[in-house]
Amino acid sequence: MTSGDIPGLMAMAFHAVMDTVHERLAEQGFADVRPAHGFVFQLLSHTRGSTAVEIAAHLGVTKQGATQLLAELETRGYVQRMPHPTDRRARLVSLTERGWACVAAVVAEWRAIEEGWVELVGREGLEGVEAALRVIVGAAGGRAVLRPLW
Amino acid sequence: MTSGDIPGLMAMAFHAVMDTVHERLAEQGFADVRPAHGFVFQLLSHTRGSTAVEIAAHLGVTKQGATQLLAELETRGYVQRMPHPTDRRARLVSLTERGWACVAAVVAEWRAIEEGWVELVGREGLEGVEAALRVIVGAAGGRAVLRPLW
DNA sequence: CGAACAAGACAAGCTACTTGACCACTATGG
DNA sequence: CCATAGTGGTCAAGTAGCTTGTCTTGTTCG
Repeated sequence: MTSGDIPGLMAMAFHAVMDTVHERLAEQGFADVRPAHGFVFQLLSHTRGSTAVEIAAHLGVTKQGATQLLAELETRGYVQRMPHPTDRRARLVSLTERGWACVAAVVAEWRAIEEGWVELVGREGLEGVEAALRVIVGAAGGRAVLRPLW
Repeated sequence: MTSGDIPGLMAMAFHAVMDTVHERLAEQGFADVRPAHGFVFQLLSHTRGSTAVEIAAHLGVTKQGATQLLAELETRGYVQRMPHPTDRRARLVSLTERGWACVAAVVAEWRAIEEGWVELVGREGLEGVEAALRVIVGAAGGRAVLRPLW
């Protein structure tokens, strides 16, 4: 019989990570990013250009909700909206230089935190954790999405 | 160098867990519980009685926010508020039978999900994950709190 | 082509919080 | 004791981040 504690532990660990990341981002001038923005960044950093509807689908919100969020990110200088090359209704959203800098800061911080974990549980131990998580996430399929919960 | 993927993987795995839990709770007649309620339950199931101010502190919201949440949980039959034994200003909040049943359902589901993970990564592998997480959470101290992010 | 459909904007509404003001009770220090 | 500061809770109003609803413009498909 297992303890049943692992989901709670994962949530606590993740919470601690995002707490630290948020603090470090604020120090680097990215104080105005909210949890929901993270998933937009994550998507845009992989696709290099998405429409509002696509972003809405990945965020799990309505297209209006996504549009509002994008408008906010645009005025804050994290994303830019350009006319879509082939569809004149659509606007292609992409990260600005500032947006990319923020993404880089998050990635760097996550890496730094992981390095700290190596000190705690050893490189082998952490590699075991990562491998296990990949299997678990893979098996969960579409349920395991990276949604705004930071 | 580590991948930097582990925090994201933890978030995805946890998201998948809570997605499933929420679905199973709804099937068992607990469709009206929201993420924020979870932490109230978690606290009350360990203290067997807390004040609204204590609950607010653990949730990370204002006392008014906590009070509103508790009023909602009371009308839905998950908690009861009784006069505090020693402080006539205060009210002692505790879980009702229905509240305990909901907590039990979540715990059972987390256990079941973990058992499923044993199939995926082996009992040893999962024990390694749990041990590592306990060390990581322990080292994070006060940052690693179980807050409403489901 | 025309009819159904899709992307986005504009407006209004809702929900889970917040801030602010207040009362009842408790604790503390002359 | 008793005045004063502090704490637990409530009531009321405001706000942020979504929602649903409606519309216009542009696209796709038979």
